[in-house]
Amino acid sequence: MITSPSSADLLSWYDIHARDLPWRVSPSDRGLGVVPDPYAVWLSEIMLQQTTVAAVRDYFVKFLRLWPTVKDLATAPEEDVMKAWAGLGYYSRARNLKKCAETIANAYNGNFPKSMDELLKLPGVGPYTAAAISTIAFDSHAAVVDGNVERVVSRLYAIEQPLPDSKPLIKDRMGSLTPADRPGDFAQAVMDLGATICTPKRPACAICPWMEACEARKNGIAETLPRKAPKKQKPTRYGAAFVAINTDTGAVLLRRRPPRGLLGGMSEVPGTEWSEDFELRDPAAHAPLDGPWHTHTGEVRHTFTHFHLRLTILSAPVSNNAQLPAGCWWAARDGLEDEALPTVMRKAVACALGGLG
DNA sequence: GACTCGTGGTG
DNA sequence: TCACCAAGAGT
Repeated sequence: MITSPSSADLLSWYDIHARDLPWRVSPSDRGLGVVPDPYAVWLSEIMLQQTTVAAVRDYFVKFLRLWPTVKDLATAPEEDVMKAWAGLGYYSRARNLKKCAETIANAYNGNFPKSMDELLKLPGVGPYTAAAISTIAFDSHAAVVDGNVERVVSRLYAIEQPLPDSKPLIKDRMGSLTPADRPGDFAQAVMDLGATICTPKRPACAICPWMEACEARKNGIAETLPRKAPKKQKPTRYGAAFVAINTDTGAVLLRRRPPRGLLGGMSEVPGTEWSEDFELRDPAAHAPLDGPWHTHTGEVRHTFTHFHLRLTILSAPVSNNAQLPAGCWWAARDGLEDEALPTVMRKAVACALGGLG
């Protein structure tokens, strides 16, 4: 006797257990005819790319308060968008967000297109996000495949072929599972299931609405799926960062990083290159300007996607009259919160200003 | 396909 | 401490 998974079972579970998220129309409201704002759906989906719900929540609320419509975002200075995005990571998302908003505002008069074809052309919108906007905002029958869906579907059908080779099969299965009625809620239900029940480690199979149908649970291999190729270990890079402190105002010297690449377009304190074989016998010799540079005890450790970083932090009092290196400016101490400083640079500033050596 | 691209939580 | 992972996309 084979029990096949039923979308109705999952939707019944979702009607009770759906997470309360600021960008989501609850299943009960949806049943009353409330329609999602495509702008909010798009904004949330971009923010949620490789980013946890907990990290996104406050940023989403802030963005919607600053720019309530896509046209507001389209006319905002990119600088302001980068500042608001600071700390959320993957900064090319913020640049593409701004570009996409301009496209929607100018070429589409502020209305998001409904076809997958057109959605996929938008900057920052790939296969997942196009399907998510299509099904969540417009309730179309599009199969979303994110990390949650990969895990849930891999287990449901005991797919032992490793990712990413199994992705087409997973997409096909997800498409077959998706009901004609409430496809948007179904997509969100699978993702909620993956986030709260069918978790990567120690899945709560005992309370899963798909317990009876799950092949991996039956075979006792749920926790081992989905299979993935082992990841390469991260190398460690070393460098130094220089926190110049204005003797008259207390301001900190900042500069802009190049527009593309790592932390592209974000602000930083001046520093050396980050290199794997960098040996800082005399880091002060690399300082961007003269000063009584003091090396702080300890170091800033930060991990990026593909390498670890260890930064030696130096600081020095610098006269307001000093000749500044090209592209640098003084950033007021009480305005640092609003600068486009990525987290690693906030750590560097905190190390220098916070004492600790 | 293989890289690049951030950050914070978790076990 | 550390690897893993999270509503992936661009090159």
